[in-house]
Amino acid sequence: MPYDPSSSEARWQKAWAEAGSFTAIRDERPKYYVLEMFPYPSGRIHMGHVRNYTMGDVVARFKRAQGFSVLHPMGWDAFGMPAENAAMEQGGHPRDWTYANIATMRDQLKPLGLSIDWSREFATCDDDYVHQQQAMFLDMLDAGLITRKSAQVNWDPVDMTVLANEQVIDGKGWRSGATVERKELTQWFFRISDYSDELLSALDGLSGWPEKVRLMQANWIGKSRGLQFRFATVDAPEGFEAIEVYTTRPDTLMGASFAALSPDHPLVKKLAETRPEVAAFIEECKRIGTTEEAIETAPKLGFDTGLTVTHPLDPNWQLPIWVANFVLMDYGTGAIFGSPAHDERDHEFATKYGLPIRATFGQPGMTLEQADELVAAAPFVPLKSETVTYVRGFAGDADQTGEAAVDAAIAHAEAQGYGEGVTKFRLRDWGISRQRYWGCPIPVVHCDSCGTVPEAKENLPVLLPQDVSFDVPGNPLDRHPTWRQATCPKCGGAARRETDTMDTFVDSSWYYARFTSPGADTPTNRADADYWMNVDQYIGGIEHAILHLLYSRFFARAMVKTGHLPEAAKEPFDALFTQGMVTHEIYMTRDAKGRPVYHLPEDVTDGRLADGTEVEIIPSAKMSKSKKNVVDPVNIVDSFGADTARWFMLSDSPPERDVEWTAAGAEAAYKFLTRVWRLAEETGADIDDPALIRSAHRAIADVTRSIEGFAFNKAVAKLYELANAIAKSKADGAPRKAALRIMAQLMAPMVPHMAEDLWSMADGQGMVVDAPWPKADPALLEDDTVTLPIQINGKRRAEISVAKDMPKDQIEALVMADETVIRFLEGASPKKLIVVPGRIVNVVA
RNA sequence: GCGGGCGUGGUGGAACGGUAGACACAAGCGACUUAAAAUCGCUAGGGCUUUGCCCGUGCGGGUUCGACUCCCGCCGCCCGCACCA
Repeated sequence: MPYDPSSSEARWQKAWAEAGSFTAIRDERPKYYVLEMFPYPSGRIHMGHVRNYTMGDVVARFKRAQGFSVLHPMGWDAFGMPAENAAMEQGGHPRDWTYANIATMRDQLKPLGLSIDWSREFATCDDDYVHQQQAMFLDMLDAGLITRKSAQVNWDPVDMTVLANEQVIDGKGWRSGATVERKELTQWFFRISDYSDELLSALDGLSGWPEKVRLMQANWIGKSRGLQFRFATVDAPEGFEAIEVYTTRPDTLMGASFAALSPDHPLVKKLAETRPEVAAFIEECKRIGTTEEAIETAPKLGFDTGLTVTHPLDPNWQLPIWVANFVLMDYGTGAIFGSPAHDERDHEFATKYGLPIRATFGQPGMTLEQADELVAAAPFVPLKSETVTYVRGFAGDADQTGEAAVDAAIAHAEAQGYGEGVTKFRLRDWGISRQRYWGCPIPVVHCDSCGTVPEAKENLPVLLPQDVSFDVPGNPLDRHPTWRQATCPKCGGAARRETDTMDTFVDSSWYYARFTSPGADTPTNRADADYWMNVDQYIGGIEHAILHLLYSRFFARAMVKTGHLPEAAKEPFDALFTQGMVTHEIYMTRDAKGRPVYHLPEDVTDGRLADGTEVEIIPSAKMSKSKKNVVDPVNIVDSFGADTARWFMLSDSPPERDVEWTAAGAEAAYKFLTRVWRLAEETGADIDDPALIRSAHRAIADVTRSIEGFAFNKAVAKLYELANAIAKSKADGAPRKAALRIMAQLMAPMVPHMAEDLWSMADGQGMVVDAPWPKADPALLEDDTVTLPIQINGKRRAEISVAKDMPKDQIEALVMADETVIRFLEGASPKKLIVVPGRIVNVVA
């Protein structure tokens, strides 16, 4: 009977489903919650999904075999713009498009044989999920976690919606191509910045997270300690008698040469009202654009207002107030003092506009003159931990580190009363209002007499109207004839519904908690949440290192505060694994005009198209539809079976690195599974082989350790070794089947269908999915004799075979008698003889 | 600019400070076959004066009996953040 995955995989999937093998239940076993980041229902599954979910499945099945009660759910991150875009382009309704995609993708996912508890499946656009998310929104609003305020947003005037920063490309909307405008809008915000310090310091406790992700989050939160103080202004308009300034280098205060304001600073706006040249300068700054590239290459522009401020340490010292395009309104206070001697940017500015450059400190031992000379052509910016000599110091010692000087300066300011030490964060509040239809409605109404009023819980869910069209740009909720009409829950009068919907990151910030009790009529059922949380192992792409994971960490805290999660779940993901991408070569030809034309891998054989045209091969890159370097998992499963796709995904490349999909690699995976199948078929009369059972037990130890360490590629290599050992062994009959059963158990997390077949062919009892994980017998892990390499002066020259527990002095005697050693020593005695038992011998001649 | 990661055969990659290149892909040779495919077996870092020796983990130093691994200094590539005061 040949290996035929097409029939056997479906059969085993049915058997597992009928046995309810993967239904998560609360029982006396220890629990284990493994979760992969849930997919967006774009239409089809791709190889990235296969890799992600295969890895999660290995962990889930492994833990299940080890005796854990495993929760391994699946759902759909179903709200979002692509559904609306599809409705605009092809007609139809986002809801229909989304649910049709979910059905397709579910059908594509199920044949992979994942050990998922499908009874817990939900989509974030389900009425029920919307309902509970809105209930939670009201709780969080009540708990002071949500606020409504005015903010600058990226506004696409064609699509008539707010764009996220990532959706603004070269100053234009990513979809419409229209120039994005800065617009002030009243928006709903989660007060994540209240948790800046907490979210930062708690990173230290996340020992199961990659260091890289923790660092990225720390950078994003961006904590800095500095001094906030006031410049008294001279002749400024009323209400601007002082300007608040923030600096992380207050120790350079005596090197100040100017004050600079952001073009968005209120004082600048005030001046623009009466002075056209100020307004013109603001316009000029805006033209440069908002992209990182533009900002990076933009020249430093300044405008001298003619106003001055008084230096806080010297009432007779006046500094000019400039407007500078590099000062950002949304960091610090939107105002700085320029310290050109010790700041790259300020130095460039001062040089351009002829402002003074005065050193505050110089290299150790320098005089004031030497230090001024040092900074004349280029700024002197040493690490804050380095000791320098202060030549214009005003607090602390003359020779001190920058850190000590900053502390001393803050202390000085606080003692003298002109400023105070302040900790600032880069992290902004999380704006969640989207002028979009296909999202979770924000459950509030606007009442003329009561203002903004939360919807009453008993009126939830606030569901989206179904009778909408997308033939004109903008949010269909705004122009719906009746949907906006609501009753004020407070006064009972007429009110208008909020038409903004929530950012879809809100949906994905708590789905992991909902999986613990997906049918509950509250956001979570506390008994279930208490039992299943936290997620023991979370697996997903590095692209979510900041936003999704940071929002989830905040949301878990908000859910703790509102009673929806236990205190212990405030860090919801105990361990995080970020897997690499699936890549493929790109095949390209050019059309008559020299434009690139891409070709699908299945249309290319040996570097040529079917008509013989040679293609240009571009090195492997992330699979993308536009470059056509995609392989459809459905085709692979159809031709080779799910186990082949799974096995290949786990082979060769370490999980955290990118893996290149190659046709040859997929075929090799298939060949290996076929070979294992044949190994199980060829059995005869009982012949024992003690070496084989040793190999099998070594494989148990190695594979177990590899899976625990997320080194699936090593686990695969060890299974190749075991297969080779079985093939070479003369063992047959029962002894051979014993080894095959171990093989089946070790392979089961990775290629579960093949493992079931192997298990039953080798006379395993029941299904291998129910067999407990094998334990390696320590007695079988070590051979009685070991081969000891002999190094002479650190180079391997010979080896001896000795009993595993041979005493050192006997080994030494054997080594000294070895003919290679004798030849190298040429009669002399060794300077040193190092014996590392069981490892190596080194003779130093 | 700041922060982090990575450099090992033709390729993907192994290697508690202890035999560098496990395992696999691609390649070559052989067996089986009329032939091919499939399968099985063998070879395989480079070099040489081949019982054996020399050189080899991006480059240059260092620590050590012993370094892919640890330390210092370079070079290259990748990722994240960035006029952040």
